[in-house]
Amino acid sequence: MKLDPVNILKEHDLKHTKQRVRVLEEIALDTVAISQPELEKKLGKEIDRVTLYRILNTYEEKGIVHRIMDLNGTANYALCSSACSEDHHHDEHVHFNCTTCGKIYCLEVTVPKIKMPAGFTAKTVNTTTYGTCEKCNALIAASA
Amino acid sequence: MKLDPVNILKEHDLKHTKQRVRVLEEIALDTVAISQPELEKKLGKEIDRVTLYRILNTYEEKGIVHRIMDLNGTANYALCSSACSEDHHHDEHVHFNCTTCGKIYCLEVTVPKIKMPAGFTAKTVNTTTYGTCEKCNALIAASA
DNA sequence: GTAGGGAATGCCATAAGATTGCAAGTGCTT
DNA sequence: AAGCACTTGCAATCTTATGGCATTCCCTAC
Repeated sequence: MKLDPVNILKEHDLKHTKQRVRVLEEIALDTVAISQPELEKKLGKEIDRVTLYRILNTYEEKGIVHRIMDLNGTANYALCSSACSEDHHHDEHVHFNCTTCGKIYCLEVTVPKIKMPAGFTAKTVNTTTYGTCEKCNALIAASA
Repeated sequence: MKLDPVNILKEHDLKHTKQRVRVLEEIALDTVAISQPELEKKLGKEIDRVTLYRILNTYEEKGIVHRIMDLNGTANYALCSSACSEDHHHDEHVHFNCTTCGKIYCLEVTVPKIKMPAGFTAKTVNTTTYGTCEKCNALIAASA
């Protein structure tokens, strides 16, 4: 289970194409999730818009990437941890959406159990919290 | 502080128009959040598409409604509790997005403190959890 | 009660974002 | 090396969102 794009593709029975590798590379560049528009801007000259959509959908279905929606309804993508697979995304996941810079971080913290009302099952507890990230906090502190 | 649409509008210095009242009525019909497409379908013949966008934006800015994004990036709206105001949305809020029927519930449970990594401030802890709601659970149980 | 001013609405056009069908190209297997 | 299936890129289409402007409507002052 490596972070090497070629291995990841093989493990999920996906054909090895240069477009797919490029997309994986871009997403893997940072632990911070990257937004669809950003990906499009970076890869738009190498990869067709539609292909990018399709690749991202495939990756999500296969459990290779997480798709996280930000406050504007824009899709953001981040690599899944190795615990994710096709039929079972990593259950305990906290995303942090900075409301200042817009970046989405995947936090490696345990999610406290939220008490559900009777009848509700939190099958996939996938929580997103909003606030200010460390970089933006530093900037705010500096300018104060 | 009433749930009467006319009062709500007055309290937020908004003109009383029939379109605004209708939108508030629709949203207030259910504790479950209603999606933009649903609203449009229900009100499309009375209210212009563009007007609906503008009204919803206004309501969100004024702190009258919450906007919650579902997994598809679609906006869903629900009435804010009385604790919300223009400059300070209710901080502790848990939304529950049913992955089966798509409905979004506003849960009246307290949000457990999530331990943030150093430097991160969870200014507005606005958590959304995904799973199966009581109705869908009942249906699943019945068909099993 | 009514006249006037400012805001809200509706319609138009336009932009941005997402999806589908199909022909051509590419990777994988034998 | 050849064939097949999958993938890609392009064009067309559709949905969703935004901006400008004339008309209408609400609220206030008189």
